[in-house]
Amino acid sequence: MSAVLGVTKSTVSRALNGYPDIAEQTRLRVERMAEQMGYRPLSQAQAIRTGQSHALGLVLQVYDHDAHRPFLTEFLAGISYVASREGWTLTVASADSDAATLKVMRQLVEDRKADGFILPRALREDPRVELLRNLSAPFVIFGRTHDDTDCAWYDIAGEDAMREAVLHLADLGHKRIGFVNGGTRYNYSWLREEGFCQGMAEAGLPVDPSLCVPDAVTAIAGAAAARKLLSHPNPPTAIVYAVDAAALGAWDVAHDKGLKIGHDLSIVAYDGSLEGANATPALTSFAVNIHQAGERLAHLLIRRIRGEDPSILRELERAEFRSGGSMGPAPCLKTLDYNQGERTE
Amino acid sequence: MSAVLGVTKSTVSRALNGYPDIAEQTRLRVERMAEQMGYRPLSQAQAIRTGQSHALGLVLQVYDHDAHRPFLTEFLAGISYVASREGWTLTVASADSDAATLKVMRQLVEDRKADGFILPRALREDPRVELLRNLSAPFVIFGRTHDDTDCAWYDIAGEDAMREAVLHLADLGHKRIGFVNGGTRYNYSWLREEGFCQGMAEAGLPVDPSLCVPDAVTAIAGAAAARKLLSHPNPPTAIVYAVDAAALGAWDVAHDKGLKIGHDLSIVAYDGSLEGANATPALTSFAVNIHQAGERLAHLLIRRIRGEDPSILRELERAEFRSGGSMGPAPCLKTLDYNQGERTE
DNA sequence: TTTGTTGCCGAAACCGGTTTCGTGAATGAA
DNA sequence: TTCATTCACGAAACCGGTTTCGGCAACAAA
Repeated sequence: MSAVLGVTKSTVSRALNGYPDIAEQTRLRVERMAEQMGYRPLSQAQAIRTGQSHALGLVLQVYDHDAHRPFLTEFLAGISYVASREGWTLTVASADSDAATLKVMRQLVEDRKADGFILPRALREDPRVELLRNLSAPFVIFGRTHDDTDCAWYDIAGEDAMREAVLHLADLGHKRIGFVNGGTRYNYSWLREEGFCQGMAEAGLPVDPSLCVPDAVTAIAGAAAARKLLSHPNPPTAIVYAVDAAALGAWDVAHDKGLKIGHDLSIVAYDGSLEGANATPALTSFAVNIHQAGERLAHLLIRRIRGEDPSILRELERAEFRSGGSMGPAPCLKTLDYNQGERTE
Repeated sequence: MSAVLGVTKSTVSRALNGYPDIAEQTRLRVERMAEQMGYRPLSQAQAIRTGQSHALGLVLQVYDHDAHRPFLTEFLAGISYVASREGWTLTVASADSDAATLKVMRQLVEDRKADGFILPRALREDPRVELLRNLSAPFVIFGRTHDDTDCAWYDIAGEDAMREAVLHLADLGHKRIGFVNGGTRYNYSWLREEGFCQGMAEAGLPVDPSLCVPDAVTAIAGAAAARKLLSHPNPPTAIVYAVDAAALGAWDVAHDKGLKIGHDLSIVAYDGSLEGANATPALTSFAVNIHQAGERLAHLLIRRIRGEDPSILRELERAEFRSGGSMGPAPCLKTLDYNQGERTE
């Protein structure tokens, strides 16, 4: 490379790295030749001097048996798409406990296997954030955390979705609306609950605490929640679930009770999962573009590693409403205005 | 490190790498001190001299919309578990076409981002194998390929599972058994068909080509296959599916036709998916331990990279039979022996 | 005692880059 | 014309290891 051009390797290096003391003409010459020869500096060689390996880190938390699993391929594809476009790679590790996650991340930083991290599934108080702050290693969170000082993040406004879900249901005449939240330790569940409450307030409906169930992320838990809500003396005509996977648990329960979903009982959830779309009737949900999330996160992390300020590296995207048969008008009521949704059937 | 011990870095390096010209006593001294100080040589520094970065490569084929997706977390966890135990890391990339896969792999090799590859979803004729042979880059296949000369691989004996499935069904009195195969381009579908045929032969049953449907890996395709088989003038009383996801397509079809699965129609499949286990009735299937697969593949690949001969780096595991309600005795027949399974209902 | 061996380790080159430092040439001001 | 800058680049040190080479000491054989 340098031999072909008759310049030293220092000139090549500085030309490609945008040093100011290289003549514009020389820079172009070098860049063109690099392009032509397909020259890419070996990142390992760069790494031993610069300390940067051009690798994004992602530690999968295997114990996190939550909804994002089926999305993983999409997510990884999104990340690695942007990463490889920018000449970066993705280093994946896994851990089976919170402690293991921290240990693995620390090791990846010490060994310079990752220049920064994407943190999926933000907790309300996230120990990973604390660790990375201490190591002063760059990171970007998928989701928001309680104290996001110095945090870059990308998130999807689940709270808006929950709010809209309520307003849709209210438009359809529902007065008693239940809420089944997701995992308590995750920050998103706080936000989604807020959104639900705000929607209720805007619709002029009271939030009945006995119609709110926390911590359901699986079909099993979702079914238990549905059973509880439907055995309420004054049961809801609609249930908003914070998580698709949990919502699908309501199908069997409704069937057992002889309730027709979308008719006697409306369900709206969040995630836009394939399973929801394939259910009969299809689950009305808010779809999350997980490929895009991966792309944006990779993009933000690279900028963060390059030194940009975290306060400008924050993006909030909206989920896309996807209507399915699981949401319908409120069933007939004895009286429309004063009796809040007692089922006549 | 070397300063503390009063030896040069060359001695340290040779001691840790097992060179013969280091006194045993010195080697122990160095090893102990390394352990004590938590010293791990920077792999990037090693890489520029040795050319090895201690990273395993995995290129996800996003366009491969097949059954392995839900398994991905498990798979990655298995790989990275062994990798990190051995001091290796996992580099993940993705590609959206065969051509892109090859391009990405070539680039990873050139940039020394991966010392070798795990190839998921072996095709019967796999271009990745050809590429890596040409690049003389080590690899290990998840699954077998047609010509496995110089190939290390790990696979699960799907053919045995299919054979057993048939024998189980035959034991239950089924005479007319349909077969719905997986993706034609994948090698596993050839093997599973062989297994099916062998099982039929052992059971003394003829294979009726009009009861065999190829190329179904999704619920949609599986449903279409079921519809086709059930509208046969002399329909099967049982269907063996090569893939769980496709098998689940039969549920709706059976429901539409008024057939009770496990009663009027038996279904056996392969994968041991969660969705199958959660179906009602539960899908009888052969479970694959995907975490273990990841572990073994990582192990084999590391040994392959270290130079071991591919012919000894091959492992064939068995799938685990998991009984569910979807398999039952053959429905009553007009005559047991001579009429092959004409339904009386 | 001299002359090979052999065992063990230090010195130094090397890997492929980055970065510091210094310097010749071109430029501008006096 | 002369001197001070500035520009643009080469030379060389450096990053943290690996690997080659050479040499000292101990030991055996002559």
